[in-house]
Amino acid sequence: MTALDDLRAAVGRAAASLGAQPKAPPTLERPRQAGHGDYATNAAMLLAGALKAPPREIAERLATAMAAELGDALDRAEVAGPGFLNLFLTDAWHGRALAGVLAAGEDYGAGRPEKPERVLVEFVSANPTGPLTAASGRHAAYGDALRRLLRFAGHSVDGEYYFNDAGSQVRKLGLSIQARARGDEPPEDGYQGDYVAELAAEIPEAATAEVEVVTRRGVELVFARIRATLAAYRVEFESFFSEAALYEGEPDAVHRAYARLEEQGRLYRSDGALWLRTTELGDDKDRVLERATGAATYFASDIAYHEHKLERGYDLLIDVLGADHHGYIGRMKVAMAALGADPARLEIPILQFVHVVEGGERASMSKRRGEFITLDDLIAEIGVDAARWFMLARSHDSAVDLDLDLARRQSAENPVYYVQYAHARIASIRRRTQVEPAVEEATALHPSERALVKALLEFPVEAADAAERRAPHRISAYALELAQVFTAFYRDCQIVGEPEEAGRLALAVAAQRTLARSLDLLGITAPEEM
RNA sequence: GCGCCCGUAGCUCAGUGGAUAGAGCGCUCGCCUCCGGAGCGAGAGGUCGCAGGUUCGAAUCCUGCCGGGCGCGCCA
Repeated sequence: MTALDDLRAAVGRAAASLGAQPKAPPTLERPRQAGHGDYATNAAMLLAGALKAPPREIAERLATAMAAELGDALDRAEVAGPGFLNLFLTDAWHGRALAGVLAAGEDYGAGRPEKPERVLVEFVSANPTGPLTAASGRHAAYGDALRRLLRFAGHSVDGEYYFNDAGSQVRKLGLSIQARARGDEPPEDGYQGDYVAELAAEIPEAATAEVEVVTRRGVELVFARIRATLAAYRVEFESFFSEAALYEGEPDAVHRAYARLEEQGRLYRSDGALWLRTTELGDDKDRVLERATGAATYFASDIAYHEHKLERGYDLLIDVLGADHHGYIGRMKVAMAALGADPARLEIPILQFVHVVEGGERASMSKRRGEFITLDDLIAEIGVDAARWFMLARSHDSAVDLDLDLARRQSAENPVYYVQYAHARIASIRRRTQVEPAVEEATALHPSERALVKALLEFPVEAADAAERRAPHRISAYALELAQVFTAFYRDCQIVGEPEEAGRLALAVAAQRTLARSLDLLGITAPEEM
C-alpha cells in the first residue's frame, strides 16, 4: 500500500459515509492547475444522482468527512468548479509518503498478483533469410520491454523467437547464395542484398553443393548474425523455436494438433484437402490445414505451434506481430477456440510499421531487394540506448518514421540522455555526501520537494498500467516527467551541506531508484556517470 | 466491398470521461562566482481531421463522413 492507495481508500470511505454508492469508482488525480491542490476527486459529482443534491453541496459534506479521515495529513479541502474536491495535503503526509517509497526499496512499484500467470511472449520471429532490420529493432525493443513489465508486475514470463526454417523462403535464400557463388544473378524472387554474396563467400562449395546443404549452412550463418545483433541490442530469448521441429517426432506436433481438433469435432475432408470448420466459430470461411497435395499450410503449422505452447503450460500467450499480420488475429483466436482453449488466452499486440525516410520521403524497405536499414546500422549510428528509446517512446499503435540522418543528428538531443543524466547526477551527489538518507517528517518542504514526492507516488500506477495495457511507451513518458521534476527539485533545493541534507538525500535516492527502474523496464542503462 | 491502425503546436509524438489540452525538437528573449549547463526561466505557436450524438462535463465513448497506412489465398 502506498500513501496514494491509502488516500484513495480514504476517499472511498468518506464517500460511503454520505450514504450512497458513487456510480463509478471516484478518481484521484493530480490536477494540472497548481491552485487545485495536491489531489482532486470527482466523488461528489458521482454521488449527486443517488443523493439527489447539488454536487457542490455534497462536496462540502465530503470535505468534512475527509477531514475526519485524514487528520493531520490534510491541510485543507476546497470545493471547486462543478463539484470537485481539491485536497491540500500537509508536509507530514508527504514525508510519510516518501518514507513508504524508501521502505519498499528496490522493489518499489513491483506487482504482487494473487495468481501470477505463466506468460510466453513471442516476438521478433524474423525468418533467417537476412539481417535484422530497423523494424525488427522495434519488435525486439517492444517485446523485451513487455517481458520486463510483466515480470515486474509479478508474472513468470519467457520470451521466444519462432522461425520458419523449412519453407520456400529459406530455400530461396539457398538458391540466391548458390547463384552468387556461381557468379549468376539471384533468382528474380530471391534475395538481392550484399549480404548474400558475403554468405556465399563464407560457404565452401556453395557453387557446387546440393542446394539443401547450402540452405542449411546459410540459415546457420544468418542466425549467428541475428543472435549477435540481438545480443548487442541486449535482447535475450529463453528459447528459439523452429518450425521444422513441429514436423519431427512420432506423432509430430502437427498431427497431435490434428488429433486435438478431431476430438473437438472440427475437422473434415473435402476436395482431397483437410479442412478446419472455423465458420462454426465465427470465421467467414473454413480453412485448409492440409492441401490435396498432402502438404500442410502455414495455418496448420501455426495451430500446431500454439497447441505446443499450450501443452507447455502457459496461461497466457502473447504474439507480437507487425501491422501486415493483423488479419491473423481473428484466425488464430478461432484456432484457439477450435483447440478447446479460451481465445482470451491468446493476445496479439500489433506493432505499426517503421518507415524509413530519406530526404523527406518514405523509402521502400524490401528485404528481398536488399533495401533496408539494418538494426546493426541503427545501433552503430545512435547506440543501443537511444535506439531503444526511439522505438519505445511511441505507442505501438502508431507508425514511426525513421530518418537515419535525422536520428543521427538528433541522437545528441535524445530525451533518453536527459533521463540518464538525472540519474548520473544523483549518483554524483551521493558520492559527495557523507550523510545517510533519512526522512524527517517534521521538516517543512519546498513545493519542488512535494512535487517530486507526488511524481514518485505515480510510479506503481504507471508500471501496472503499462503492463496491463501492453504499453511500454507509458514508462518512457513517465521517466521523462520524473527526470524533469527531479531537475526542478535539484534547481530549487541544495542538498549537500544543508540542514535538510538527510531528508533531501532520501528524496534524491528514491528518485534515483525509480529512474533506474524505469530505464531498466525499457532495457536502457542507468549510468553512474556520463 | 469487409476489417485493423492512425489523424492533437512548424516537425516527431504523449494524453482511452474532468477544470485553462501537454512534452521533445525547432523559433524568440533572458540566465554559467552556486551539489554535473546533456541544463534553467520566460514567450510565440492549437477549429484536438469534419459533422452529429451520449454526458453535469468529450481529444477521450457512439454513429456517419473525409484523408493516410496495412490487410482480407489450398502465398509465405
